Amino acid sequence: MTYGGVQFDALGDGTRRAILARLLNGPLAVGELARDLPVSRPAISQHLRILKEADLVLHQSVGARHVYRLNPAGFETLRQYLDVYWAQALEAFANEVERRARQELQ
Amino acid sequence: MTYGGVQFDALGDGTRRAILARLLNGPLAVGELARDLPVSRPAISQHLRILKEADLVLHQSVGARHVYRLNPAGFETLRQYLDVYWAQALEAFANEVERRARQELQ
DNA sequence: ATGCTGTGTAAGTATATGCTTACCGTAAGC
DNA sequence: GCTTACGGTAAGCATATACTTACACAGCAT
Repeated sequence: MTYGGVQFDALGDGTRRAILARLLNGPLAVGELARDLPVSRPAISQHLRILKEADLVLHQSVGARHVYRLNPAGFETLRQYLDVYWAQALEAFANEVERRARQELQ
Repeated sequence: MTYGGVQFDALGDGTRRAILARLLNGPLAVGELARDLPVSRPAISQHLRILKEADLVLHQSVGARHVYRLNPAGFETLRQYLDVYWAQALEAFANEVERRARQELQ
C-alpha cells in the first residue's frame, strides 16, 4: 500500500508531466489539453487514463465534455514516499559531515 | 531549472526504485546491490548511471569497490516539484468542498 | 431524425529502453 | 610478474510503450 510505484511510472513520461502542468491552472477538458500539446487527442486520452489509474487526476463528465483535474490522493502518496528518502538522505549526509568534522579535530 | 524531469524519468522504473530502496539502509557497492536483485550486475551499473545523472545517488570508489548512496540533491528537487502539485490539488479540493457547502446552505 | 462536437477505444507501428553476454580496465593479493 | 575480485562499457536483442489513424459511442442542436 501507498508504495508509489504506479504514480512514479505515470510521472515517468514527459507528455504526462506536461498534462499535469496544464492542470495546475485549473480543470481542463480533453480537447483543451490536446490543443497546445504536440500529440494527437487520442494520445492525450490514453495518458489521462494512466494518470487516472494512478490517482493523479480526477475525471468528471459535464455534458459531452470530459473534464480532468488534479487529484490530491496520488500526490499525497508520492509525497509520503519521497519524504522517507528525502529525510534519510539528509540524515546520512548530516552524519557524514559530522563524522568528518570529528576526524579533523583529532 | 529544478524541473524534475530527469528525476522522474529515473524513478519511472521498478528496478531503479528497488535499488533506491536498498540504499535506504545505507551505502552499498554494485555487487551487493546486484546480489539480491533479479537482474545482472551490468544492468545494475546501467541503472546506477541513470540514477547518478539524475542526482539521486552519489558515487564513491573505495579501492576496487564502487559504493553508492542516496543523494539529497535529487530528492530535494523532487520534493519541490511535488509540493507545488500537492498544494494546488489540496487547495482546489478544499475550494470545491466549500463551494458545495455554500450551495447546500441556499 | 440528422448532423456536429467531444471523447474513448482498437489496431498497428516505430522507437525507446531494459536486459543479456562479452569484453576491457583497475585495484589488491599471492 | 600473475591472478583474482570488482565494476564500467559495447553490442545486440526483445519487449514495452508512446504515437498514429480509423472507428464507435454519447450529448446537444437544428
